[in-house]
Amino acid sequence: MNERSEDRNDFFEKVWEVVAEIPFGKVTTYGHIAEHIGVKSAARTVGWALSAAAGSNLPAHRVVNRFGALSGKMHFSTPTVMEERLRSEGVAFDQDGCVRLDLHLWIPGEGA
DNA sequence: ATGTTGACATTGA
DNA sequence: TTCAATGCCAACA
Repeated sequence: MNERSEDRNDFFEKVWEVVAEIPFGKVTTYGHIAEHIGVKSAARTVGWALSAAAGSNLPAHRVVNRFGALSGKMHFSTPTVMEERLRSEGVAFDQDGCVRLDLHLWIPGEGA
């Protein structure tokens, strides 16, 4: 019943599910999440799902864009909580303030 | 109801 | 190489 409705909700649900699977001290990108979900081209919508998850228990701070930049830091309680939190997890940052994806990039399904 | 924006990514010119 | 346009899904005005 209302399978369509579930589908709509399913997108967010999948995003949350993947984000919740991100291991400590690791980060992933919107594209990888979207790709794992099945809607590879919907990386933007993933960001929307995270905005909805900003008030959830999901480690949305572990999700960054393809450049490793903390694009959504401004959506947190404070624009500094994201970087501080990642640093607190042992995540290394680049001189540009971007996360070292080369060191902490985690892909959904890889760590499962 | 329609159009625009939004925490992005990819491809084309 | 760099710039611009497009695609995706959902929420907001």
